[in-house]
Amino acid sequence: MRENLDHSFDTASVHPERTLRRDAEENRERILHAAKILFAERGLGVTLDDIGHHAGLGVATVYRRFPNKVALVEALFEQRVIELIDVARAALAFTDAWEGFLFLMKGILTLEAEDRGLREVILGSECIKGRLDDLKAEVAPLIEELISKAQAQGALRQDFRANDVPVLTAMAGAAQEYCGIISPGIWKRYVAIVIDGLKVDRSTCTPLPQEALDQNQLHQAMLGWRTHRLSKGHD
Amino acid sequence: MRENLDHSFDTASVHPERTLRRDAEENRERILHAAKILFAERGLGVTLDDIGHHAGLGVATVYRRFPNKVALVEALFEQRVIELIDVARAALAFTDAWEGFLFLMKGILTLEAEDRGLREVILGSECIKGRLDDLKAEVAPLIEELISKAQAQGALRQDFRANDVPVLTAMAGAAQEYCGIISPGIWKRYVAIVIDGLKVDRSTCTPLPQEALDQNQLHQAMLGWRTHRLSKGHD
DNA sequence: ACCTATACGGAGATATCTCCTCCGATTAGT
DNA sequence: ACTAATCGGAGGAGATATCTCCGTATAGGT
Repeated sequence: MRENLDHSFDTASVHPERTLRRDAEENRERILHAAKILFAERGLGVTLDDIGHHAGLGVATVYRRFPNKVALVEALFEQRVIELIDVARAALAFTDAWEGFLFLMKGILTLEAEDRGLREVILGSECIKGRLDDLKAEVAPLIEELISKAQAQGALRQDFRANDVPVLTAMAGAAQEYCGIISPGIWKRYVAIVIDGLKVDRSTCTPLPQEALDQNQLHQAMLGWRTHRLSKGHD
Repeated sequence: MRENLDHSFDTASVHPERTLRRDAEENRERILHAAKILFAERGLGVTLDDIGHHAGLGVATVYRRFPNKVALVEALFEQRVIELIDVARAALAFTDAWEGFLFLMKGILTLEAEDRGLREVILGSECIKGRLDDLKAEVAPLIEELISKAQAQGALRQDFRANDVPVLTAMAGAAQEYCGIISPGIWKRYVAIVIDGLKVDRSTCTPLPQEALDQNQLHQAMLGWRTHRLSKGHD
C-alpha cells in the first residue's frame, strides 16, 4: 500500500521547493503560527484539522503544505530545540557556575514548561528519528559539563545528575498542565522549591515567586484536568 | 433516552444486594483484583474489556457486576482514599510536627505515586460526584492543620500551602510516569529534593535515596513515554 | 442425577475521533 | 481574461471504547 498514487494532490511533497503563490505562502505562515500556539497550549495531540481552522483555513490546505503532522512538527520545533542549545551554551559562559546553572534551569524550564509541544518533543522519542533527534542529542553534553562545573565549585549538590534534568522538566510540565491554565507561571513556584533543594549553600530560603492556588482555583484545576474520560458522554 | 430497558441483563444494578452464586462472587473478586493492578499501572483509562481479560473472564461478566466503569472505580478507590485519610490522621499524632509532615508526605506520595489510578481520582474531579468526593474533601483540612503545626514549630517553610500538596503529587506522578517502569521508586529521588527545598533547617542535604537513570535507561524512558501518537500506526 | 435459575463468553452494534483525500469552486498573476 | 495554482468542506477509512445480545455452561438445591 501507499504507493505513489499522487495525482495532482500532494504536489508540495514532490516538488517541495517550487515557489508558492503569494497567497499560499501567506497561508503557510498562518498555519505555522496557529500550530505554534496550539502545540504549545495543548501538545502534539492537536489535529491538523484544528490547526487549519485555527488558522482560518480548511483542512486540505494544511495537508497540502505539510504531508502529515510529523513534517509540521519538525518544521516548527527545529528552531525551538536550537533555542535550548543556545541557552545551554550561554549558561556555560558564566564564571559563577551556580549562576550559570540557575540560568540554565530557568531557561530550559521556561521554554519547556510553557510549551507543551516542545516538552513532548524533548521528553518523547517516538516517531521522530530525524534532524530533531540529532539536535536533542547536542543538549545533554552541555548540561553535563555545566553540572560538573557547578559541583566542582561546591554550589550544586554532588548527587545531582544531568539525567535528572529531563525528569525535572517532566515534573514542572506536570505542574503546568495541572494548573497552568488557572495560574500561568505557577510552575515557577515549584521549580523554586526544587532549586532550593538542589543548592548546597543552605543559608537562605528563596522566597517563592508565585502564590499557591486558592481553594477555588484548585477546584477549577481539578475540573479542568481531564485524563481519560471515565464514561460515555451520556446526559 | 436511557430509560429502564433492563430486560434480564443488568440484574446486579437492580438488586445489587442479592447474594451471588459462589462462582460469581469469586469472579467479582477476580475483577476487583485485576482492576486494582491495572488501574494502578495504567490509570483509569484501561477498558473494562482489558480488566475482564486480565481477570481471565469475558467482558460481559465485568459489565454484569459493575454497570459501568465509574461504579467499578468507586468500589475500588473508596478504600484507598480512606487510607489517605488514615495517613493524614496518623501524621497529626506526631509531636514533632516536621516528623509528622515527613510521614504525611511520604505516605501520601507513596500511595499516589505508585497508583496512577488513585492519583487520577484525587487530582481529577470529573465524573465522580458521589461518595468519593466526600471522602476526598476530608483530607484537605487535616493536611492544613499539620502544615500549620509544622510552620508554627519553625520547621517547614512559611510560604508552603496545603494546596501545594496536590501539585506536588502531580509532579511526583509525572516523574513516576516518565521513568517508573524503568526504575520503580525513582520518584523518591525527586521527592527527596523537593523535601529538602521545603525544610527550614538547611544545615544538611538529605542524601538522595535512588540513583538517577543512566544514559540507556533514560533512552528507554523516552521510548516508552507515549503522549499522543503523532501519526497513524503506519508500518 | 436432574433441573432451573444464574452466570459465562465473545461477537458485534453504536458512537466517537483522527487522519487524510476528493473534487467543485475560487483566485493570483501574466 | 485565461489558466494554473489554490482553497474549503464533506466524507471515507480505520482505531478505539462502551456496552449488549444471545447461545452455552454450570452451581447447587432436591
